Amino acid sequence: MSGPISSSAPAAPPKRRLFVTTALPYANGSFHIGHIMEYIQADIWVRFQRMQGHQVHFVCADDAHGAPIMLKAESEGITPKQLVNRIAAERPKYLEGFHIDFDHWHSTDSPENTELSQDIYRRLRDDAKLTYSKSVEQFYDPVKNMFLADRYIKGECPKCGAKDQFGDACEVCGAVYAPTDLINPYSTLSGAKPVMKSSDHFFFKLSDPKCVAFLRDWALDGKLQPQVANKAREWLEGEGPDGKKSALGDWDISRDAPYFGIEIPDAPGKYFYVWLDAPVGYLASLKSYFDSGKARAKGETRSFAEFMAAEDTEQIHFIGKDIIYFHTLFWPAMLKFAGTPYKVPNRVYVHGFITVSGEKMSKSRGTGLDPLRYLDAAKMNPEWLRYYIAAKLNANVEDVDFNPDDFVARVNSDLVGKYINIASRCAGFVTKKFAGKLLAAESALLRETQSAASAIGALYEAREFGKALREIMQLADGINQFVDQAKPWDMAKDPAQQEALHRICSEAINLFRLLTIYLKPTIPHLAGEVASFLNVPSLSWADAGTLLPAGHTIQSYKHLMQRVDPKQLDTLFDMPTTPASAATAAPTNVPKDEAAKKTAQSASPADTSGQNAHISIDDFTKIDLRIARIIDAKHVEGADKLVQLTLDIGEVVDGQPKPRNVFAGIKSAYDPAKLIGKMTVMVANLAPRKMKFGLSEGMVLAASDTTGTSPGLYLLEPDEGAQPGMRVK
RNA sequence: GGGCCGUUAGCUCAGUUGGUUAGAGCAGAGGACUCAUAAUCCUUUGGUCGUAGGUUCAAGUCCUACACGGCCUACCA
Repeated sequence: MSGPISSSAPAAPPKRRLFVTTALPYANGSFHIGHIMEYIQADIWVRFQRMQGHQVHFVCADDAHGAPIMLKAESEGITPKQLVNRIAAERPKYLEGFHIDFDHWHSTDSPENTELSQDIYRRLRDDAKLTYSKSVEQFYDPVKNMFLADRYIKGECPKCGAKDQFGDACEVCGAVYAPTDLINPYSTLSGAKPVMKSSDHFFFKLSDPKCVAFLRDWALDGKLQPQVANKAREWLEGEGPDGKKSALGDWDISRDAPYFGIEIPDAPGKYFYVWLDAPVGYLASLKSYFDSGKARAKGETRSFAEFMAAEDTEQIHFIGKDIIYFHTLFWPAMLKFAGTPYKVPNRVYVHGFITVSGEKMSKSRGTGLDPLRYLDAAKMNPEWLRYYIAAKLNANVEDVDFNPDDFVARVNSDLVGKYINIASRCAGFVTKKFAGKLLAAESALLRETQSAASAIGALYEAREFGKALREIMQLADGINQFVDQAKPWDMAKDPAQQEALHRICSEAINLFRLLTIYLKPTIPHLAGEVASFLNVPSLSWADAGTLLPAGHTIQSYKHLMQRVDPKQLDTLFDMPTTPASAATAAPTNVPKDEAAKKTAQSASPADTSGQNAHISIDDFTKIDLRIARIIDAKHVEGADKLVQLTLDIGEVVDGQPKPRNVFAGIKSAYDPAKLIGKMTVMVANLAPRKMKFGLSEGMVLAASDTTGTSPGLYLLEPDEGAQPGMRVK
């Protein structure tokens, strides 16, 4: 007979119909830890909803369009589709690796997206009358024959004359200006001098009173997180410093050919700006999921159109704080005025960024925490990361820091020391003494633990995962105390107390089962293993209302989760730390990210401004300069400037010398054969950089005249006697 | 330049509508125990709540300035 059923369990609430998405990742690169964090957050929430018996369609897609992808593909000599396909092919490894359970993954470069984007546009144009076109003057690259977004234009600061400044502000003197103010502007794509050229652009009339009125209703009615609503209010009701109303501007939604994107109906040569069709990708993915029959296979009986039109469908987007603007203004406005069957989002859940040891990660230079390295090289358990991230997440738009020491402490003491320990310390008695059979269990502690279900559930629902896990761990503490007080190990030695022992252990196993239910959204895979150990079917949230019946037999205990070995974190972070383009080699003209304008070029050694302020000695000591012996050097097949160097800097791994592989842009000045045996200086702690020809694990130092007036490139060489591995300072 | 968010013990974080001696987990110290992968249990050290002012009978909690960190935006979003 099962134990007490929680009497407070109300009749099952109506099933929710949820359509949940995460932000579409831009398909010009692999996932980084920031993506994974967002997916983990959404996945935990989705799993919780499913455990409640609600219906969830959880989809995502590659954001495939836009100039950066077009240009990147071009630079690699492939088509944009090939590039996107290549990136897409590596997605499953990450998603499966971290147990992220999307129902469907699609692409914005798809027939569904084309159809939906064009349909929405036509409705906005013809029914809502919210689009118009006007002529726009813009820089144009006469060599590449394309219009240039601001981030592809550089020039001299009109105020201080600093070179190579972007079109919006000078990094040297801080002046602010328009791209057209730049002196001697040039295209970063071709180097050509851009010319002004006009072209008709299409606009979405966000400033239209009905649009503004709608958005004020939609965004400020309390559905958004307070911080996000603040932001939206600023945009919607903001006043400039002069008391000037800074009304919403209209949105330029077109781009001229050549552009990798979706054609605008009735406008040859015009394409939708990538941010127009990107969010539509949410719907496209859902449509593809329905049309392909996958939704039906999961029990959905309706069609895509029926589902979208249904009153009770809840549309929920998980996004990062950098794209609030698009998701709280354009996207709801587009959907609202496109009309039925499109519906506006019910919720937009915004999270902060993830930092690693307090340092913000950069999309373009690697993060220090590579998800694949986490899984493969470091062989770390994905559920450690899920647990750790969950433990630090709340419903606010706050950044989350991955701190290695904290990670080890949290996972080892919470997950293994507290939670797993309960099963580990009691299961042996049940198996050895009672053939795995349980007694009926009943106690105040059990009832208390069962009744925690609703509070913990509410925290999951509110995305207060950190608080939920704290609650659960507090329960685990109480359970360990209970076991400690009961002292089953003493009972085991006393023949008169065998039944008490049996009862205590049965109770502990039941308590462990309850904790497992509560932890399941966060650590689903482990929860599955626990279910096998307990010999029960998959656990749902409602199962917290019941207990294992008397006579239930559990499997013998096999250890469920390893502790984190701090060495694994060394592998994750320290190994070949270094990206590095060698000297002048790294091609930097490849745009990084549609959203990130100019993240990370500032640390580039190619900085020629020469006007840097002083740095501290600490800054200098961050650079690990080492003497290196060139043990091999060879031409790189297909590279114009690179020489592949094998450098001995005295590193030894597992007793074997571990030379560094470095690509250096010194082909113009050195014959590889003559380099072998030479000593030089390398930067040993640059983050490794993936280059077209392989991974470069450092940078060698060479002198050259950056103004280009005197030619030549001169590799640094230490005085005689210096040995490989010596520190240079 | 404008704006938003954050700054609480070594670390990670809680701190309700301002109200008695500011809390938790982890780490540290001492002790107990041995069922469990040195796990667990008990006790305990540790904070001028970023800085400086202000409002108040009373401020971590409200106001102002500043510092630091992060983000958005600067008439293309």
